[in-house]
Amino acid sequence: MVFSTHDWPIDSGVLRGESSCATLLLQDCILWTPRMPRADKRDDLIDAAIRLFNRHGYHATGVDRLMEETGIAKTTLYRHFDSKEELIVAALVRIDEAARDELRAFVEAASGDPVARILATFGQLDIWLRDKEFKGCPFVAAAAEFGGANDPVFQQVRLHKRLTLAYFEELVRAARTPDPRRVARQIVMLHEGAIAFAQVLGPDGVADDARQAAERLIERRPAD
Amino acid sequence: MVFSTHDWPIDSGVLRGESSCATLLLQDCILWTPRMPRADKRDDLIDAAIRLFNRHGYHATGVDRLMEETGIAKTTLYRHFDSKEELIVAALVRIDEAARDELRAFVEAASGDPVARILATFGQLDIWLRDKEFKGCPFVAAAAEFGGANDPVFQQVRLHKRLTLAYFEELVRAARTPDPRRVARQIVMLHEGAIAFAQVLGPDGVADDARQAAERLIERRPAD
DNA sequence: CAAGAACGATACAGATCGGTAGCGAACAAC
DNA sequence: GTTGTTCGCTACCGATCTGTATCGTTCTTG
Repeated sequence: MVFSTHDWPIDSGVLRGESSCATLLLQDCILWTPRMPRADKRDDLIDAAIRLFNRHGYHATGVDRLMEETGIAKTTLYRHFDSKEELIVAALVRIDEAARDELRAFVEAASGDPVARILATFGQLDIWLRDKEFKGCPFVAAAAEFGGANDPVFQQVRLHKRLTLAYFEELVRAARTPDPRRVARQIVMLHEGAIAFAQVLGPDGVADDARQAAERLIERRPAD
Repeated sequence: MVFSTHDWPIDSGVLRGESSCATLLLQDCILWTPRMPRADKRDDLIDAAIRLFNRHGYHATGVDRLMEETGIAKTTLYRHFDSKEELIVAALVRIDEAARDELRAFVEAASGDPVARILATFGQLDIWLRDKEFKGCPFVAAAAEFGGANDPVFQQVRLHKRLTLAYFEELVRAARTPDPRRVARQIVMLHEGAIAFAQVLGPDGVADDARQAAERLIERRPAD
């Protein structure tokens, strides 16, 4: 390890197939200076790792494939990361931050109505599910490929899910819904379920169905 | 390939950590006859494959690990299956049949009330989520590790999800719920979401929350 | 300009990957 | 009992895996 953690810029849209800001800057600057500062290498590696891991899985993606994709030497990779596992964790950290930032941005852009803010999350979900690079939840895939509860990869997955769940609980509490913890868990389940569903059967109507289901869970019933 | 497909006995409980009938018979008969008929070898291979693929993932499980686990020689494996991919597909086929049979059995055992039959599926889900060998949906994991829509593994995954969805739609139609196709999709999403949720955050209360959410989706509203 | 860090290229290590060849032993069916 | 098949065992193939060693070059910084 060379750099302290969390010194890279947060990049939204990583989950979708967009090239990151760092990559775009690289494209502009490559004529200005043939050698770029060190942080960009690490950024490029993580970006390519996210793309390839998402496309082919974690074990199926060898470091050699990463070299071909980025043009970065293998020695450089292992100067930034002690192991492939560390790169995987770094990729998950970036995806976590990007996904939660984007979710937050989508919610903030929605109307002030707390219920509408919750339902807006399914709008972001719909965009993601329809992305051509979408291939299921990278965290669920990582949890499936990596084992025990002590595994660093699995711990990062759990952290992401806990943070996401906490955010949804915050949204549900703002809507003054009864039993907010349970409803938040149910809405997260709808998100996860929609992701798995779309991964196998395609994205059409999936986010809409999930949103309508969430609407039913939030709405007040006369019995209450 | 030596045997025609679908000539092995359907084994319920494969998703849970139970040893299969074939394995138990082997334990008893090994003193009676040192050489067992051929179908058992294939059964044992598929059973061990299901166990190991579920535990460590598909790419991470090498055929050598399968040999250690079963004591079967590698040549025997490749006499039954042309490739590892074919073994993976065979494993998915068996899981599919076992899971859908078990689901059906759970529903039949429930009361005749169509709504209660739907909610009974979450009882089976709860048992599975609490199993010590539970590690997420093997089909979602396979879809994540194997790529394109033309991949045989992915096609088997899609077939399973389609059949499962069709069965749920059948259950929902029996309940005379409005918009049965959508409700069936939503209930399947709740199942998938509960699986992913429990995979990362643990099984406690997950199936209950999902069932309660399904209840809300099924119940008639005064507005309708 | 000089010192030090980062990088690329190559080559390699040791292990494991999926898959095959050849052989003898143990079974099944006739 | 003979014939044909299935099995286990061993050894092997070429490819790929993660990770390292070495060295010359290039950028950055002072």
